[in-house]
Amino acid sequence: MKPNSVFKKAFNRTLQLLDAGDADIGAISENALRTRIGVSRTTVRKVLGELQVRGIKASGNGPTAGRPIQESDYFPDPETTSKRQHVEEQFMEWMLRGDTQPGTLINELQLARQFGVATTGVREFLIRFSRFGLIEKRQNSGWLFKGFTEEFALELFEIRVMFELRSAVLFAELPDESPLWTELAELKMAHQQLLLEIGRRFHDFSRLDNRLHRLINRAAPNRFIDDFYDVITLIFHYHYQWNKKDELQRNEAAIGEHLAYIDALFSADTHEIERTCLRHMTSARTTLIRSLQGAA
Amino acid sequence: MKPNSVFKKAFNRTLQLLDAGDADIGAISENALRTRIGVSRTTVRKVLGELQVRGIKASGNGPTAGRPIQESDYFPDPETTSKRQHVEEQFMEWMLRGDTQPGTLINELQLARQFGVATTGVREFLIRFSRFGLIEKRQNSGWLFKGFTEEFALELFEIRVMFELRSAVLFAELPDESPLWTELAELKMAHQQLLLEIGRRFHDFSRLDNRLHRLINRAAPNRFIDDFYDVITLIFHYHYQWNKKDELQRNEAAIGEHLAYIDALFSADTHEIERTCLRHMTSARTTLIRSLQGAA
DNA sequence: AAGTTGTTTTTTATAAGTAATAAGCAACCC
DNA sequence: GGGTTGCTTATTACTTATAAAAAACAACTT
Repeated sequence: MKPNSVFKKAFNRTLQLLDAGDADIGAISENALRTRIGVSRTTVRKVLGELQVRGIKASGNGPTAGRPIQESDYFPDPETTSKRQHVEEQFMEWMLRGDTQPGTLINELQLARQFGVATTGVREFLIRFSRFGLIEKRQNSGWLFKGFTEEFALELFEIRVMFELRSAVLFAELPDESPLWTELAELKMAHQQLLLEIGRRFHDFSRLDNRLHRLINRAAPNRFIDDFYDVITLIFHYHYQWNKKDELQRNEAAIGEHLAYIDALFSADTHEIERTCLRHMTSARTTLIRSLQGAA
Repeated sequence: MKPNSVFKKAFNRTLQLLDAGDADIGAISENALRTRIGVSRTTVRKVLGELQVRGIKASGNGPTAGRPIQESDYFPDPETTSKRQHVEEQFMEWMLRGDTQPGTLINELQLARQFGVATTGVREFLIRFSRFGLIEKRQNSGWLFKGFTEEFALELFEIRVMFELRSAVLFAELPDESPLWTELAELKMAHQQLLLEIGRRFHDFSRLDNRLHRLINRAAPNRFIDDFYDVITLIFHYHYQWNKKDELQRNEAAIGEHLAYIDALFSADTHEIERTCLRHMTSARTTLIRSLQGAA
């Protein structure tokens, strides 16, 4: 049986739009709302039906009848995530926070019970996750957890450096009129802004980090590099979510490195690009490895 | 329900061993046979039980009773492959031979019916296959086939060249006493041998190709590079299995390139390594692209 | 005591089934 | 005739179920 998390999420999203007084949600067509929320019309209709059942006023202005939205109308967050996402979160927690040792055998059935899902869900997750290089399938048996180790970090960064240098050099070769330069300029300003407010907004850095590296990769898209960046994103997302030590200082330093790197890109000086890029990569690697050791 | 393909394959394998007069299969312990065939003891016992039921003579020499093996004792090949492998083969055929167009939406249900398996099997395969960069998941909907196109080949080879150059240079830096040098020497001889018999054995080349590139990667193992090589292996395996045009000439030329590349590795001359490596990569890329165009 | 086989328990590979969601069709509207 | 909504059909995201295979246990044998 399929859960109705898509509907619940769409419903919450619609309430948000109404709450924000955003246009006449209740008056626009089903199709318009559909593109707005990003679900099928079937689901939109279900949302609209539910609004009506609950007697919620669906139009910002105009004489539409109905009561205003209450906080309790929103579905609780956990009900709006798919099983798939749920498994991902649980697994990452199990792996990174529980002190799961390298060499541990992963048991699908056991994890399924632990996470409260059917085995298929765990299986599919593990297959998807296997490309991150942390687990390995044993024929007709479970999976082997290879460990979130220093070795892993070193192999990861070896590739990351290759890819990043390649993309950075290609970025610098972009013609002056490429819109990516404008985006880079905007990103630079965002960095400077964040540096000013670093005291209270330091955890916003990881979003900037992601944006910068993905922007650079867009100079010459390659699906394998994109995929690899997904690995990095996921690893960092979960790892740093639970590893907050020295976050402010780390991020402040990293912003500085980014700014130097960005300036080097603008200068189009290959040598300088390599230098600043490597400096940033090296410090990112050191940070990750240190935090791995700290956890062990 | 789980199919018993593991048992059938193990049974066939045991018959082979018996047929080859290979030791006293019937006399050795269950555990010894187990490691020999690479299945659990449970399966070994099932095999032994079946031998007995059929009254097959399980011991090469000695007074053990029973009849000799007949050709008909072997299970037919298709029954010895797992569903998973079956789906892979069918899908690759569907994708590469049927003229599946870029942009086609993949329908799990339809493929499952077509391949004669449950949807789960197709789903799991597609998840596994998605890391090859040829398909992409659409949220709550099917998969998009991006096409086995020239663009794909170019992106694939861009990465392949990066990885290969990196590994080749590291290989050359191996200490003289590394056993990998011996393996390389053996591989060189195998190439020379094949060149002599190229007329009748030209399709043996792909195995040598695989061995060479995997050997070079072993100089400095990196799990992400290994994984990437799996992509290449699979793609080439299926693609060239059905694309035999000019195979002899292609392979003969490639052997020559390999030999030059191997000699360059022995010389440890970085510049020469890069030259020969690039020459081989470039011609491999050209071959792939030409054959893609030929198929379209 | 380490190796062997018989037996029981656990886990995997697969199929079948179902509510939720998406996609398609038809009638309507202006 | 493009955009709307009501209705139907197809497909996905799951759950439950089960034989095969692996793993664990226990008794026996040198």
